[in-house]
Amino acid sequence: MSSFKGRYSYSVDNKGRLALPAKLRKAVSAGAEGNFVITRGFERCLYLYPHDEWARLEKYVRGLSFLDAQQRFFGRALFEWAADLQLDSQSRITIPQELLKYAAIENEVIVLGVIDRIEIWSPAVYDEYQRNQPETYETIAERVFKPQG
Amino acid sequence: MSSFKGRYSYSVDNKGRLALPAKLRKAVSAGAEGNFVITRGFERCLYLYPHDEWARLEKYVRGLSFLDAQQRFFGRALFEWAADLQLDSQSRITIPQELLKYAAIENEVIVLGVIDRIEIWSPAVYDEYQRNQPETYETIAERVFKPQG
DNA sequence: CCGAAATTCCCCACTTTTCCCCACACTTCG
DNA sequence: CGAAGTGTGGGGAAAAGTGGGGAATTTCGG
Repeated sequence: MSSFKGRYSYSVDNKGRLALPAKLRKAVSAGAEGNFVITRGFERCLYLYPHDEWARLEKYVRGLSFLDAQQRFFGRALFEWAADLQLDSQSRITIPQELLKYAAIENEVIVLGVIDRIEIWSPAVYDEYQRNQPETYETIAERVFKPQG
Repeated sequence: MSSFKGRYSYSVDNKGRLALPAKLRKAVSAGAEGNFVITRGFERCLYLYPHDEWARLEKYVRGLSFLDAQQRFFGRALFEWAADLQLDSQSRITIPQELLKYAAIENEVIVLGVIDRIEIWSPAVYDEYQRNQPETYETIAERVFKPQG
């Protein structure tokens, strides 16, 4: 089971590539190295899941009935934005254009390790999010910045 | 076991041919490469199943109660319009005319990977489908992204 | 039963995108 | 102070996406 923590400022080049922080890379559980799934997250950020963590979601969705209209919509909405990613030889991921656009990411990004996932933010969006949600930020920070949790 | 994800914008040429996105092609499980079944889906889209997933579906439909009206409808819609397809040497499928007509597909299509199947939509139909949904991506994602979801 | 028209299928060609490799500056650590 | 590892950028080969021509097969009228 992977466990991510920390905040990092990184840049995305004009090909949409982002180097994964070394500390996060090393926190990926054995057996899922190099294989990730990226998708839309809440509050206009992106979620990056190591492959084993994503498998948990997929197993759940597979169990849904496709005779139910709402559950069909559910599966489509979830998987429409998901993409498999592998690290290249420089330990980078290439983020799909639609997702960069959704998250309003231009060049600079904030990368957060949040328990079982990695979040990728536009600095401007994250700034605004923090201003509007001070309590939530404190809660998150408490969990993330615990000494060697 | 195949696992499809992602959204792709592709074109159908005037011969009814559609190139299958490479990422979806690679997600087809070993043993079912190149063999598909296409049929009518719900909400005026088309379902494309790799051969192994179709076999699973067929087994599932066999177990359905024929006393239930919705399940009878489902079985008929699925099998009445089903057709075997093979990839040509350029990794394309040729979609039967009556299915193109059913899905109101002209030239451009949206291809969705939804777990065990591939969906093919007219962009206009998919647009309207999304607009008519009461739920948003956020409310849906809330249910699955929770730890131990 | 035969031949012309239409359809299907296979192959080839072009354009664009993706991916892989190399290069280099800066940081960290011994 | 040097070496190994990290963060950033770009160029070129390979693959993916798209379109069209022509041979083989089928269809249908005569």
